[in-house]
Amino acid sequence: MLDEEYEDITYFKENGFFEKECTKCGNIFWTRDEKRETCGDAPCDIYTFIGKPIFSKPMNLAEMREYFLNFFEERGHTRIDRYPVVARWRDDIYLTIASIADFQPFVTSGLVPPPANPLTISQPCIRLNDLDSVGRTGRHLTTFEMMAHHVFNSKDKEIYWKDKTIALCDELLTSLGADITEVTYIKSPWAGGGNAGASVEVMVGGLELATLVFMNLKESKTGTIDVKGKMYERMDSYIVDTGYGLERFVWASQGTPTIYDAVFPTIVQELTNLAGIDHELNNPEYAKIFASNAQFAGVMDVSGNANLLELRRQVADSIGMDVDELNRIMDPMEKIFAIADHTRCLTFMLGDGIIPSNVKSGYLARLVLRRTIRMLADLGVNVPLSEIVALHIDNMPEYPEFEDTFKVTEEILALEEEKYRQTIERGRKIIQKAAVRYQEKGESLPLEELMEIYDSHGIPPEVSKEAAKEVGVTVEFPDNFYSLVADMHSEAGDKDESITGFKYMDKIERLPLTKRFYYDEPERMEFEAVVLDTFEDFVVLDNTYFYPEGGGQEADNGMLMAGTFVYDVIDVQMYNGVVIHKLNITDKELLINRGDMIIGQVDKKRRMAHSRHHTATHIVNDAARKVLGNHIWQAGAQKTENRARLDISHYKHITQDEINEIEMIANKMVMENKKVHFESLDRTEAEQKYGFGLYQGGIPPGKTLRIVKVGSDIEACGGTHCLSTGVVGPIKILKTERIQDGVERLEYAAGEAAIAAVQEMEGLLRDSSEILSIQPEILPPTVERFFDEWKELQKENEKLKEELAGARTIKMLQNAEKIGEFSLVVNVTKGDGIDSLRMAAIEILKDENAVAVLLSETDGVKAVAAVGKNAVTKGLKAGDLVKMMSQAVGGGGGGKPDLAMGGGPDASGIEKAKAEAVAKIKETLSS
RNA sequence: GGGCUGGUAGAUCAGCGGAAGAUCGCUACCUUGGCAUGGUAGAGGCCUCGGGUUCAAUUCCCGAUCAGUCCA
Repeated sequence: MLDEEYEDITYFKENGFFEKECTKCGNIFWTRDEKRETCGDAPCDIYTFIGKPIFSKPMNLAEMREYFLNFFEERGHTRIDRYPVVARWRDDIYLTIASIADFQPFVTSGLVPPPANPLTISQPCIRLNDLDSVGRTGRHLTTFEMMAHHVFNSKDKEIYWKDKTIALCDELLTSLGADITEVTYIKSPWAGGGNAGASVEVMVGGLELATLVFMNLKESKTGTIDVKGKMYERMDSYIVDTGYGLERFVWASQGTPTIYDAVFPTIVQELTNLAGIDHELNNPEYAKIFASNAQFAGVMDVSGNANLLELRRQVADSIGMDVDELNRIMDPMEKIFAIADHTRCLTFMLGDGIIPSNVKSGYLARLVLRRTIRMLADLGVNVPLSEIVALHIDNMPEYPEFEDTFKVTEEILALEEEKYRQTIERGRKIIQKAAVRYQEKGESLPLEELMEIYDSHGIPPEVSKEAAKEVGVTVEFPDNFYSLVADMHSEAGDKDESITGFKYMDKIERLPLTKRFYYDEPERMEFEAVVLDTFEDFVVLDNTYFYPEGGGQEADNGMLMAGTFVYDVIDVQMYNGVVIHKLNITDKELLINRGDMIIGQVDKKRRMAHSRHHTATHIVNDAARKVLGNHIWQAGAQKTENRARLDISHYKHITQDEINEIEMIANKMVMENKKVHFESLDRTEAEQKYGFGLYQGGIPPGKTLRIVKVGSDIEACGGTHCLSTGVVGPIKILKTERIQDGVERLEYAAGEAAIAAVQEMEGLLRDSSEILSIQPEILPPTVERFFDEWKELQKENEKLKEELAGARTIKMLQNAEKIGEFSLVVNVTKGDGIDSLRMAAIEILKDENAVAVLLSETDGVKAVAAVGKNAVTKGLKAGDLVKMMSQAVGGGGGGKPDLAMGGGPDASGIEKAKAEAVAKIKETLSS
């Protein structure tokens, strides 16, 4: 256990604390109050600060943030700028969920030095885990700022550790005017993300204001420290990871009934005005409701309707109010609080460049956005989201960057609102149709149907219920609807793919890192090397000029020559810094051995094509940003010999005009023949200098980054490049494609590949116009004319066939054999298709006494039977006739009693078919 | 990255193996002093594309593509 990690904390002993065990939950805590028995956390203690602020001076967000950062600056910490809320430097999380996330994984692992040490920061974070609770509890937020001071200690240098951290916390709280005897520190061992350590929660007045984590353990199979079933060992580096909740500090300083009233009072005010609700916090009776609600909600789980109902009941009891009356007051206010919170969340998300989408972080943005729209609709408030977001931006002048991006934000919000409106409209129709269908069967809309509609069409059950009600169908759904949907998904998919590592991984680990020279001498293609090892058709060399696949760029090909033996290199990969060359072995076995001297030859043409496409990708990215806006972000890229493609985040389709513009700008950059710059920089330094735009192409591992500058595009990139843009040659954008909502793919070719692509397209034009014997320039109008004419002819053809059928029918009816009052038409032709037979049959059917058997020998045999209304009443069925005939020609058929068609491949049976049908007809009709 | 749903007339959709439909919109005419409206007639479909199964595919199967949606 982690208990021993607390033993070296001397601060409590030296400062008159008492170590106690909470009489309610049993947790260990420290306090200066000898008489205290409970730990201070929910549910053991309830809020005492509402109406009675913890701190001496009420502060807003900006004031509190500044106070905190200044406090730690004065105590030797360096203030650093916030990181984006979208964690672009991480590939394991989408959103920044804590201040320490800024420094994971490379700073915390000790690989890369921190931007400053010790440092202080106020990091905006987004957590969507408790979405349901936001607005209800009075304290939950999706977006909050984690104020923090961090220390990165190493075994060589310790700045400070546990005692000083707790002392600073005590000092901060005291300086803000908190009653220090009310503060409790709860022992709360922490583990997460492969690390663990001692941690204390800082509680005042029933509110958790901060958590102080002392991260000094890492997960390890051979570790000896057991934390929650996993084994850990000590790290060389040990880190102070604190988290002070800015919003909670503000709340504690004001003692308002809810955190929302403290954090964004103007937004809440504005929303209540729009909704026509009075939110009169000056009225003590009214304020008491929310205070009581916050207290009860502080000690229970409020997700789900059942829990909410229980909360309402408790609150109503405590203040002596009717539950319905309470609900009437609380429900709209909870929505307003949630809207205020969600729109702030969107302000950060969109302001930091998230594009709403149906995948990844974009989906999270859309989720929040749609929840907000729904709640606004519930309140009957009809204002664009962008107006509320604009209020937040005005309210947070500390974030001027959001004003710069507001135009894009506004457009995105408008598009998303329209999109959701359409989705709901579409969904409502589907619901109503289904509801009516089930109602006709005397059933109610089943749950499965409701779930499917949510899953496939995004219509939440609340909306379904509402829509069904409009057509007079009542729909019920259980409280745990969303978890049922989640269960359905977990049943569906559970296949985890096996990780395909390299087969000889263990052998590679013993080899030295391959010296790679393709950066130092990018133009050299021939080299000598010593073979370090071989496995099957894989060869490892001491050095190489071959580029291994990576960064979306395919591997180099070429040859390895050892004496008189020559092998083609068909693939090159790198594992943990060791480059593996895969050879194409035509003989039985590889005739290269360990220790051999070989000559390597890189396929220059292929390498050049890759380099052109890689540099072109940076150029196109830059051009796209110039044309489409600064929000565009690379979501993936691939470079091959003939093509390259770049996926960029963008909230609407790229138009042809925009493509043309991007293409033009890209080619101008080529023509300017700018030098491509390379720079090797320390990771943190690079991030500080160039921002996270560096990680367009993903997050390369390691301490130092290779920075590639092409024009105004600056990226961390490990690929091979042209040394100047002119070498790239022409860039031709070939097509765009939407691979996901919010992600557009550009496909293009550069250099020789571009010429080839253009020539190929030209060929298509030439070939097409040659077929029509026209000039390519008039291809579009000509094709249009041809298509129109073709449609006309098609129609005319049909009309003529009908007329012909009519004419033939008259003749056939004249020649018909009489069986009583019935006339029997039998006709065998060649070359008539099933359609013309059927048309003739339809004509014949106008005579209610007619019976027809029409056969045609074409592509086998086609047969149609028509039985007039009066003959049908005699029990003659066209379907039966066709079945008989079709069997005779080895096929099948069917249809309705009056008209049926069929056929078969065997033409020799045609006479037999006819005879059988005629016999059957005569038999039936004459009886 | 995975799952689900859908592409049929200008729009919204029905049909789901054997004659391509409805409603709105459009055009013309009739009704009216004019308009709202009502009536009559008509135009408008490579049933998304490419394979397969079948005597026969808008319909079933596979693939592509476009769109929607849920989840990691």
